[in-house]
Amino acid sequence: MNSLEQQSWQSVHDEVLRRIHTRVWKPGDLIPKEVELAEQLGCARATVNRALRELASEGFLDRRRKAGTRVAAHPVRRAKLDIPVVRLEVEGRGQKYAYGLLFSERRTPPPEICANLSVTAESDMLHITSLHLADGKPFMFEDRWVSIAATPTIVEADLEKISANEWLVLHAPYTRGDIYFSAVNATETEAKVLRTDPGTSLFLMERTTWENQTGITSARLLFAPGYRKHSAI
Amino acid sequence: MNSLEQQSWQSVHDEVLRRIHTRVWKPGDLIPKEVELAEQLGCARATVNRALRELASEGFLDRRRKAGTRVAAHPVRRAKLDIPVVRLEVEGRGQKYAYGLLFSERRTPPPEICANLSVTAESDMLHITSLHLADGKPFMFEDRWVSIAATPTIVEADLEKISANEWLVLHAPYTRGDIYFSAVNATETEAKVLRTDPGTSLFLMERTTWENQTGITSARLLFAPGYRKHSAI
DNA sequence: AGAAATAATATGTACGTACATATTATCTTT
DNA sequence: AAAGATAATATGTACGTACATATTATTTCT
Repeated sequence: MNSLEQQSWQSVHDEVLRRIHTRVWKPGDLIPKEVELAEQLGCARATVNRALRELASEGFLDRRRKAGTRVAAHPVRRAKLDIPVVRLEVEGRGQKYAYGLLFSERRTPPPEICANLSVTAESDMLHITSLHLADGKPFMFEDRWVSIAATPTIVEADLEKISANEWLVLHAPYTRGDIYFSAVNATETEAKVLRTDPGTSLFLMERTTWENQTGITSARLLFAPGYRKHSAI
Repeated sequence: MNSLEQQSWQSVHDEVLRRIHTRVWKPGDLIPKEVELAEQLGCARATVNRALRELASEGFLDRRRKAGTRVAAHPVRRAKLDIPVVRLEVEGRGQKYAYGLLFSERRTPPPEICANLSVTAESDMLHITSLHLADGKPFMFEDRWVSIAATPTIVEADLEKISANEWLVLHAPYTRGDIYFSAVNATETEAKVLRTDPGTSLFLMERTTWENQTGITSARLLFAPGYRKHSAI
């Protein structure tokens, strides 16, 4: 891996990763500076920079100006988690997607939603519950609150036809959001909707999205038994 | 946001994102090519390239050579999920971490582990179960299989002192891994270990890691009731 | 000795140029 | 008209240079 042919940033990336894996450079170690590495590998500093930047964002390296670049002491690996629209997730499994609106109501939010989205108890909001199906079987139960102030046009959306989930993705892009994953025992009602037994362990995803400081929507997504969320690292 | 002062790739990033959010460019739209954008915003193509590359990796844009750059039609948002060592996760919550090895045995793997790691049924493996505690209370129950062929030195590790979780992070870096999140009802034994009741809904994380084509370890991480995994988007 | 000012240094990024590569569009040929 | 060869084009990336910025090391001043 010495000089000669031109190096790509990918090859530099791989070579550095190899040295970390083979423990040539151990956790905590200071690695050579960009200029030295560039010389060593026979490429420009920009190329090394790109490779090291990538490795840092993947969690393998810690970089600081003047202090240099070190192998991460406690590699906090950053897994990538794709959050697609429910319909695409179902279709991606090769199953037939269907959706049904359970109910939709315009009203003021309960305390926990106010806290989630930092809105007042008198806010004008839309409360929607719906069921997403895969091959005719319940797949996910959605319980969602949408701020009408933040997305006024949602009152005109035909939520019988398009799910709030999908409508929001298309019409209310957000700048940031939080997701919480947890496990809960199915309540009487939840079990009925998802056609399972009360007490069954269910995978819960709670999502809140914001446009800058404005809370847009807060959703409670409850998956049918057996659901597994995959992530690669 | 027109010409004049020098633009940073961040400012280009933000401006493009603004145009997507304000729907100047709608999902599916073709946006101007790099050279045009660079001219429009008063910066070099490399700067625009960096910004658009970033936006594409965040899932906002789809880019293809010759075809150009489009606003993602179905924004598959990529959430970032930090996977720290358990100890750091507990300490990060301001709680006191403790760890106890339950048992450790060298033996051949059961079928499901063979399938997970693609190893033979005669493989030399280490089976470890342990309990991680936060403020003295059960936090996570770990059931792990480690391939001794892949990481021979683990037999010398003192797994009473350091958890397999942490030892592996320090001594057996992996190139890729899979994570599955799900929810399960606690079995009799699991409930006893985590000091809860059988049937309680528990958050389960199943992790398998690889070094190239070699399976290293497969772990079943079962969290105490109430656990929530956070992710930002 | 301790504080403040100053220098040194590794990474961060912007620019212009050049060429590579994937993909689409166009032109030939049969 | 279908198939195959060829040109056109937008993104991808490598390079060298220049300067910005954060942080550490050193020196100066009190």
